[in-house]
Amino acid sequence: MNNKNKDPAPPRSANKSPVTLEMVAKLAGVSPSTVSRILNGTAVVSDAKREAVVEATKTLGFVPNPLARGLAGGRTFSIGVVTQAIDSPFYGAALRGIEDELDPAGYSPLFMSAHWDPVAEARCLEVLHARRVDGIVVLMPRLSDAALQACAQALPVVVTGRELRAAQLFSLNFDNFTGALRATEHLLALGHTRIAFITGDEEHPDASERHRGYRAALQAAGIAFDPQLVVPGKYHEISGLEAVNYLIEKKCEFTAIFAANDQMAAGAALGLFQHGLRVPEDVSLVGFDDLPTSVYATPPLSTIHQPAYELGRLAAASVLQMIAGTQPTAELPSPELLVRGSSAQVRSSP
Amino acid sequence: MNNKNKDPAPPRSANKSPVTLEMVAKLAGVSPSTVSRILNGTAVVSDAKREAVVEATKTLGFVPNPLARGLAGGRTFSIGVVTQAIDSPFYGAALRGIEDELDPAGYSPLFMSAHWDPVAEARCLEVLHARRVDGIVVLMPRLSDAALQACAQALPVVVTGRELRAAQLFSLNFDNFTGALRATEHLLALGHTRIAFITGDEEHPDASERHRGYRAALQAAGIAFDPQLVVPGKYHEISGLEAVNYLIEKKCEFTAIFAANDQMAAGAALGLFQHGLRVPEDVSLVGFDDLPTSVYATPPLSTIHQPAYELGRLAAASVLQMIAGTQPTAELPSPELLVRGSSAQVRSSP
DNA sequence: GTTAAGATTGAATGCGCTTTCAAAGCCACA
DNA sequence: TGTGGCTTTGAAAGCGCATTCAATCTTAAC
Repeated sequence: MNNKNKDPAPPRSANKSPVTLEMVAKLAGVSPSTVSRILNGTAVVSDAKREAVVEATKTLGFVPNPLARGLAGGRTFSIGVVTQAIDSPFYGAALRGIEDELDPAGYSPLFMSAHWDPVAEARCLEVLHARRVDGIVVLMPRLSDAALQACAQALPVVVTGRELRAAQLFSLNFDNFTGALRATEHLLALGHTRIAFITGDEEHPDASERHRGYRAALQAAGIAFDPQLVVPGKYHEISGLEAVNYLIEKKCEFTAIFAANDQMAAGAALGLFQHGLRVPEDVSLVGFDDLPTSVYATPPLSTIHQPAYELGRLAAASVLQMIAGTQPTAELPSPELLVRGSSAQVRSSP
Repeated sequence: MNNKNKDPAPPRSANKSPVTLEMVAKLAGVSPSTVSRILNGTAVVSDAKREAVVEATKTLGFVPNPLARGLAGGRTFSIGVVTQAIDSPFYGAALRGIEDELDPAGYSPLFMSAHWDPVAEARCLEVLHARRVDGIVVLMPRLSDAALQACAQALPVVVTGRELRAAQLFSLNFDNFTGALRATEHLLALGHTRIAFITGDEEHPDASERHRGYRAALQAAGIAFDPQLVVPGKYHEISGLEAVNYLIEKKCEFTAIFAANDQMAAGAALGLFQHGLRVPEDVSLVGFDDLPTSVYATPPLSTIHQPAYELGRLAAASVLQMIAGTQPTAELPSPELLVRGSSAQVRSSP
């Protein structure tokens, strides 16, 4: 027997658990109301009855039916989470953070992907609402502020990547501007003056903030902004690759590239590789996000750390607070530059 | 006004939708039963009433309450999905496949992560069961066959990465053996004879299958198996890095590395890079899985394509079929070798 | 023109739980 | 001993929907 798998739980009555609150009540010799009260801590119950109920619950293996609870009580102990892509490396960490925070509180997340489509996002919100979730977290919404505010009238909502506060609405925003500023400053400090910038999809506010940070750093360093060096991207790897091809085709001179996210930086790295340019010897490369994979790139990517996991935890903690009636106060940590192997002093002689 | 965000849906009564089936019935001048029947297609209804109901539904903006439906009807139109890590690059694609398949069918996935822990996995199953999902998909379970079979007594279950069939149990298994065989054959065909193998966590059946495929290919080529060349790994990037360090430290001679998954291949690539070894000039590298990021590695990683997205779709389609009473027949595509830039002819002179 | 079989429909019941509402039990006070 | 105020508990009324059962209306066959 090489099978190490031991069932952690006893076989149990593999069937459905038709054990109802009522059966527990009968066994314990109390009324259903009392069982419910104990279950929810809604009222004081004498110790004798409480013990009887706890025991009955155990021997019967009673598990309350969430559907019935939701129907009767209005609360479902589930939180709707709208993400843009469940398979995105960036969102993944955030989702895990949400899971980790919700689980010990007895809440379950309900994930839905909106695919950066405002229409799909609105649909997600509707479905979640219909499913009677107790609160909603929207990661980097594409919907208008007004739509989000409207949603927040019905239940507690936490959004990330936007500055937006109201009665039942809380937002968690990362300082993309400063992050991009730091990244660019880093490159400048290494002596680079011809720094190409691959933008994100400028429809996202975070993308334009990063763009702004890039320009602010240049300006502070007294370096004239050259529009030629800014190549539009879409946050996907392919954008980075195409951007490099474009820059080289146009014979733009540059000694460094700052990509608005790590995925495009990866694409850019491949583009440089295909053109025989070495990182960082020929071109320095800096990304943004600090994806889990970036530290294993060759060479490891210098980047701005974005606390995705923390973001998830804080967002989840915040909805929970709002549900409990408290005003959340969470704040995201400041951007942090991680210098790894992809950025180096500019070559003195080209 | 630079704001391109147009709300896709009309403002709606931002509040909860206290519109019930009963209200629709009243407006349409029929009984609640009839509305229900139309909603579920449970019985034939005269066209006149049907139209009246449809219209009433529209004007009222009625959305049936899933909780009530679940309580009364027993079906919740939700599928429990147990994944091992929601932020894993491999599982991500599968989850998206599940989402894409479930959505048009009107079902919602309920994701839960078990973190490769059988105890946690059992808990996930219980929670899902308590939430009255209509079916369950378990991606690469760590639980015993018996536990899974027990679970399948209560509701339809689809598992991946295992060979397991029963009344309400269906399995979808990828041919890891052949995949590993192909990968190794590829390296052999390039003239490599000293091929290191970084294993996955051998507790996973897929890991041992890949190991078996590696050895089978060597044997078929008449190359003696050298245990020195097999380094244990855990499927994480760091394992690949450590494996390379180990091999070099031990002064093992090798001209190629086959890593049991892409994540370890990425780690191995970094290890080689740190030791000044070039891929593929000095060492050829082949992975397994074909993660989305692998094509953007420098150089792009040769690997065995694993159809994670398809896997998700098929798994979801299969539960749906079982729920509908049909026996699923889905099958996964065969392993496919993708030759990219990380593998090349062995150097004639070292 | 009548009756049996079939097609539509509505009333009523219940899914399992929460939550009033009121009854019953308790205390201290006068 | 009696009364008011507070606490513990149970009965009952839903939450919004599916579904069974019986009633009503058609249709077809005699």
